[in-house]
Formats: sequence, C-alpha cells, structure tokens
Amino acid sequence: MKTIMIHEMPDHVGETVRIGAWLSNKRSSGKIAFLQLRDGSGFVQGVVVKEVVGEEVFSKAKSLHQESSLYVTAEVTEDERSSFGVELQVKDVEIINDAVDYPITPKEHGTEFLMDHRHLWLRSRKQHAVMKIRDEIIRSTYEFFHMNGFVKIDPPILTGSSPEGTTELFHTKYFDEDAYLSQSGQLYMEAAAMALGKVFSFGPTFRAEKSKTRRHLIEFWMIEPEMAFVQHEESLEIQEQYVSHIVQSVLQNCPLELERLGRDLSKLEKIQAPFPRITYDDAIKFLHEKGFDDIEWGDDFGAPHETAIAENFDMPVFITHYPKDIKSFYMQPHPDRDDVVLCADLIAPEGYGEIIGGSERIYDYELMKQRIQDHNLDEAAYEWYLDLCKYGAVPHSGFGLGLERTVAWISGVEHVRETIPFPRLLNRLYP
RNA sequence: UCCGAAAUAGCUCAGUGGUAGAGCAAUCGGCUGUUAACCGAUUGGUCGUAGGUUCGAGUCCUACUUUCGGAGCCA
Repeated sequence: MKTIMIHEMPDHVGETVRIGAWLSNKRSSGKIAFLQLRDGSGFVQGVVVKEVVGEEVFSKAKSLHQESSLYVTAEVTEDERSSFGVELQVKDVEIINDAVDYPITPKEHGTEFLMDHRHLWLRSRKQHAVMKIRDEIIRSTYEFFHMNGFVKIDPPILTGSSPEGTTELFHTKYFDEDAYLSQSGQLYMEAAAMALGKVFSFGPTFRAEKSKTRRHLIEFWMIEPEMAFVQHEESLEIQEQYVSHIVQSVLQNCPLELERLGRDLSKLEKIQAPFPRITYDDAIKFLHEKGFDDIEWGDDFGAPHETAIAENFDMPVFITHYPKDIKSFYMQPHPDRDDVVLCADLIAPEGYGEIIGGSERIYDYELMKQRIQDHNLDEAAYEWYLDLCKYGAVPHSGFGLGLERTVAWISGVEHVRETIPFPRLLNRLYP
C-alpha cells in the first residue's frame, strides 16, 4: 500500500492508499461521516460508512476533533460531487495527535483574533490559497528573469548607510558601529549590474514607518532588477512583460486557488503588455478635471489620487516623469527638461496602489556628486557608490516590485497582512 | 502623529437606565451524501481598566489601555 499526498490522488483512482492528514472539518450522521482532510498539498473529503468500517472505526471517526492529525487508509474513488474530482472511501483511521479545543472554528473571526493565531490561521483554505499564489509569483519571477538573461544577486540586509535618507530606518548595533536594516538593495544592485549586466534581487526590506493601511507592512519583500545599458523606455517594456508574465503564470498554475478566493478571472485575463502610460503632467491635469483641488504640480499623489487615476484603466498604468524634487537623488534628469526625471511608478488596478517604482539612474559623476550634496547625504558613505560613476559608468535602469502588494492584487485579498506568512505590522511582532 | 469607530461567554455578535442573551465551538443524544450540514439538550460571564453620575450602570460622563478603519509617508 502506497503512502501518497492528496494532490497525487487523481493518478491513484481505484487503489487503496494511505495519507497523513489533518482534519479541517467534519460532518456526520448516524451511519455515515464526512471528514474534510488536508495535507498541505490539497484538500479532499473522506467518507466513512459505518457498515463498511465497523462500530469501532466509525465511532473513532465521529469523535475526531478539528485539526487532529491522522493517518487515513482509504480507497481513492472518482466522484463528480467533489470539486477535486476524487474522494476517499475510508477503511481505517489512526489518530496521531488529538487536537483539543482548536481555537479557529469554522465560523467567522475578527482580525485581532486571527492575527494572534496567525501560526494556526495559515492552515485555513483561504490562507493556503494565498500562500500558493505567493509561491507561484516567486517561481515565475525567477523563471522570467532567468529566461531573459538576468543573474540573481543577493544584496546585504545589514547596511551602514541608507540609500534614501528621508525614510525611517531600523537601527541596530554592528559590534561598536551603527547599522541599519536594508530598506532597498538598489545601490548594491547597481554595482552588481556593472559586474553582471542584468541582475535581480529578491529579499526582505524594512521600513520603520508608522504606516497603518491595507497596503503597508513593516517588513516586506521586494524584487529589484537592475539593468546595464537599458534606458527608461526599454525598462518600462521589461516591467510590463514581467508583470504580465506573473499574472498569466498564476492564472495558468493556480486555478483552484483563484477559485477558492473568488477572484474575478476576467480582470486578470486582460493583464497583457503593453500597459497604458500617463505622464505626471497629464495625471495632474486629469485630477484637476476630476475635481481634485487638493493637489498641485509638484505634489506627490496620495492614495485617493492614485486610485482615481487607476480607475480609468483596466490594466496597471505607468505614471511617468515625476518632478525631480519629490523623487530620489539618483534618478536621471529628463534630456529636455530639468524639472522632471526619467522614472515611472506602476499603479495596480482595483485600488491596490503602487506596485513598482523605477527609474533610469544617473551615471555622470559630477551630477551624481551634486545630487548627493543637494540631498544633504553623507558623502563618505556614498564613496563606493560614486565609484560606479567613475569607473566605466553606463546608462542603466532598474525598478523595485513590492511582492505583498502584487500578491494582494492578483489574489484579490483586501489587506497585505494576509499575503505574507507572518506579517510585521505597526504594533505587531507576534507570533 | 492626526481623524473616526469599537471593546459583553473560547469565537462572532445582540442587549441603549430596571433579573446577562443568541449562534458557533466544547460535552451528551438523534439523523445514510453532508459540504460554514441539520435537530434536541447541557456547560460556559469580575460586560477592557480606573474613577464618576444615579435608588439602580453592560447601557450615561471622564481618563487610560488595546484593537479596527482611514490620513500622511511609501513598495
């Protein structure tokens, strides 16, 4: 008799198999019981018939508690009443651990309670589906960049300086020195691009911002590609191809998960490059036409502004050429205008907000030095970064995609706290 | 940090000045195709904390704590 996993069952119809599983729920009557089983690879229903298994196994099955762990011996049968196509005709049940008073019952729960039990909440079907989609986005990210000649590079997490001086950093000690947790690996990725041409990173970043919205985490994961000899327009093309690729990969490889989440597939099926573009200038004009009087040229967009712009499109939209003064020091100026830079943010549809920020980078030594001074940054800390402009500088561009916002958008979940296994939020470091 | 809302059984909530309630979970019983199964019974409470008003406070007032939603900032 084979021990198999639930996702392998369609290949074992007619066979008697054994699985290790947890009981996610059960229903029973006097002579038949239905066990909802999960083993991580999938969900399946086990049918226990009293006449078949006898009094002892039947009463054991009836008394099982939610989330108890079991070995189940059963015959795999086809059944069209199952969403998965197969069912288990149970022959024997062996209890590994009887779970008493499992806190997360099959009824509704509040956010605080679920977050306090995140270590158990992950077992639920919805959370399982979101984690599978997160995994598919990560898998297809590696696939896309490797297909296109990128090399995966890991920038450091502990740094001695900040790439962008303004935002708040997590401070720690590095023996006798001060250190900070990385809020972006970008500058290191630029160095790597000068060594390897096209590179991408995937890793955690940390922002000590007091942000408390459905789009913010204190610890989140970013994908940061950096490309030598690639300029603004070509970078946008790579971005839209990349985002299209991950959306289509999830559609293809996670149909059960999207269904479980109730995601509107028609909205995802439309996501194909090229994406619409709108300049910052036109976005401001558009907002004024829409009646927004709380924003002027030179201001950054707030969440309501972004949403109003995104609502105009059923695809992600690039907002390009932002004013120099509200963007980072390293962004390449527009060739014909000195008030805007060659950059773009990609705004996701349906109110999920900015998922990518990117730009062409400055590679002129004197200009970069000037910008570092203009932003009152510690020149000594950026000496190595200035070396990149000094020794064989080339035009190059890069961008950063926020993984959790992307997972939230593609999954259709409301809040990014459900898109990472153990979210770090304002006032939450447990579990 | 600012604005708004909330805190009652293990969980989700009702109770708006006069004896503390329901559904789910748990326990016991019934039911041969259930799918947040259903039906009957039992168990379960210092109403967030501290003070105040009142003959009487879960309910009204004040402060504090915590949580949720939003803003700013950002991906």
